[in-house]
Amino acid sequence: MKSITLKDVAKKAGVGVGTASRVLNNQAHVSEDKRERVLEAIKALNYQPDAIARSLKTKSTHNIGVILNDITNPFYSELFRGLETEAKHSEYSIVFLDLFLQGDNWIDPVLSFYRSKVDGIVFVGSTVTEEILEACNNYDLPFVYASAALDIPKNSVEAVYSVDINNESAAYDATKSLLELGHKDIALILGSEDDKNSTYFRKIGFERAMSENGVFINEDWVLYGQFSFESGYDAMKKILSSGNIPSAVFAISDLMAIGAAKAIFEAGLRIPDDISVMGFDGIQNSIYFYPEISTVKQPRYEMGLLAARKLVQLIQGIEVEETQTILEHEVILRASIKRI
Amino acid sequence: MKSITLKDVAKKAGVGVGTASRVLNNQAHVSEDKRERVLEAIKALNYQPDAIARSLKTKSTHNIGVILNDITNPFYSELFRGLETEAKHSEYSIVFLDLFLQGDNWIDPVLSFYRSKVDGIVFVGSTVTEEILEACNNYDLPFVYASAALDIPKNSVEAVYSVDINNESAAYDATKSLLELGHKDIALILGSEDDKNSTYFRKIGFERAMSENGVFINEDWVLYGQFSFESGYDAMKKILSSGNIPSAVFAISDLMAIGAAKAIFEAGLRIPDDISVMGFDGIQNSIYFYPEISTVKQPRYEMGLLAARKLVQLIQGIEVEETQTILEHEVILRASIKRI
DNA sequence: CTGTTAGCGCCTTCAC
DNA sequence: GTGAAGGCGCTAACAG
Repeated sequence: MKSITLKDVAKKAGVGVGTASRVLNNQAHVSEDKRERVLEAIKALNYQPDAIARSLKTKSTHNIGVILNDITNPFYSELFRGLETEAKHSEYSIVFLDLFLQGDNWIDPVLSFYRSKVDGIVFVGSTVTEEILEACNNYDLPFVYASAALDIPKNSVEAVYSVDINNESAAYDATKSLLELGHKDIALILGSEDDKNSTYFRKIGFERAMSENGVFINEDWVLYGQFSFESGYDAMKKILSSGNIPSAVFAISDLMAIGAAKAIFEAGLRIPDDISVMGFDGIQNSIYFYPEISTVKQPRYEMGLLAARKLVQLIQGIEVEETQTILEHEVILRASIKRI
Repeated sequence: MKSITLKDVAKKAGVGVGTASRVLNNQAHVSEDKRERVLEAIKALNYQPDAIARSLKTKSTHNIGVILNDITNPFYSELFRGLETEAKHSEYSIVFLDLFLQGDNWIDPVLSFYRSKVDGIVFVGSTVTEEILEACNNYDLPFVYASAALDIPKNSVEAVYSVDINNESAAYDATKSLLELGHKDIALILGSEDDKNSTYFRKIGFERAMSENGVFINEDWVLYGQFSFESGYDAMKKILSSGNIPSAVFAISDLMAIGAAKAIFEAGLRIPDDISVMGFDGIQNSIYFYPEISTVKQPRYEMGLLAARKLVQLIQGIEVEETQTILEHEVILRASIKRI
């Protein structure tokens, strides 16, 4: 079935392709009657403009690339929804790439996106390195980071567009809530040790809250995980096997908190009677658990939304109000925590 | 920065663009020395072929469209991983569209994909209607269904490529496990009433197992939900408030099973001591819960993988061995179930 | 206002 | 084996 082109439309409407193109793109300088005739022809022929040909000419595909590490992680899938919503709203399609396929290599995807001609990229949850910066600049690809860290020289930082929360103060607030409820023996389960963003800043926030309140940090109770359920479970096991048990655990991801909770139950202890549990992220899973897990909610959806919006603005050359946006977090206390 | 083209490469190598194109596409009829010179030039100039221009000529973008209802649903995100893996393997990019943005309209996306010129579409978890069939044929878009139902005339069915499990026998097996463990008072929480696939067939499987074993089905204990956590919770509440309680609940999604479990706990009952719980899907969440929820595992990853593979074969005109593929399910008994 | 024309970068005959 | 030339469908610049 031969596809119909603008030329066909023009012929049918009895005008030149130029005119047809003009009405198609809603441009001025077309007489009313011709415009109508073209519109009619378009409808009659059920004409669909060829995006490829248009792209070739305009150098823009109206596709944006999104890359993140594991869509299976609820935190990311919920953030992704925000991205989708805004993309759709601005009439961009999303080309999706999951990093779990590349073994944490964030450079190849840039090349891959460049080849498939996306108009820009959103990086979710990675660390911004100079390499990436360079690659994107090289290929002239605008990009935005969401929920990400900056591991680049200070002077380049301000040039990188991003959306995130203030991890330090979020962890500070969560810890403070625990302290205010009378907890002093608090265990901390972190992400991976070389994570320069979440883990690094949340640890600092935790420490600040503790020291400001003159509470001692038991280093045996500070463990590193991988943000995953399993790692939370393992970390908690280790803590419990150490003999003396904390009155509360703060895990910096809900998945780890849930893993920890399971380990607590398996040890025959109760939540929150014996140990209180605090998570981080605010994903749905935290209320799926029984008892519901307390958490620090990140505005994931909004994060995705804003990241996409910024990218679209960058692509379209619209001025972006804010280079780095910090969104509000919220400590949510639920049944998993008791007052001492 | 001006992008470099094949012409530049040809000039640098001292050959015609035709020859350059030939070596680029690994075609024969090029002398060895010229081939090498072109290759050198490509490397020296760091030439990257322009996918758009190529697409315009070849009428193929190497993009495949994937559409599903809610990537936030763990079942789909895990299935999606399989799709990604195979797509990447075959060097296709994934253009992603989430139905929650369109309010369960499965037709617009087809048009949207047609416009953005994908080479084919994978539909995940929907119902195949004649409308969709027609739209895809109209636009000459090959497509494959994963985890989907067929709501079309019997004679068209065999022409639709799909990957799924046998829902009837999966539910039958799950129910039978429950029966074998001595349960007779079994409640059933289904998906939505107009779901022609999972809900319909799993209900039949449940009924067959019950009647084959001469066990009475209490219709007050057969409720419809939406596959979601909340709907499982609500359904269980209703069951519990009816006065007499079942010895087991079978929910046809893990999320509903977890919601039901929560309602059970809130009512002051224990799992599995008072009520046993069986889910369906085999998503990670089922082991995140305490106690771990028994389930019927669907090979989600493989489902995605095979669906993508079939689509690629269709696109490339390779013969597809099987039109409809039925994958194996597996009943997994865990702590949420006790023997009576 | 409007029709014609020249490419966008690539692939593919087509003669040589 | 190889270079030149003609489009793919569209937009934009250029004469009218």
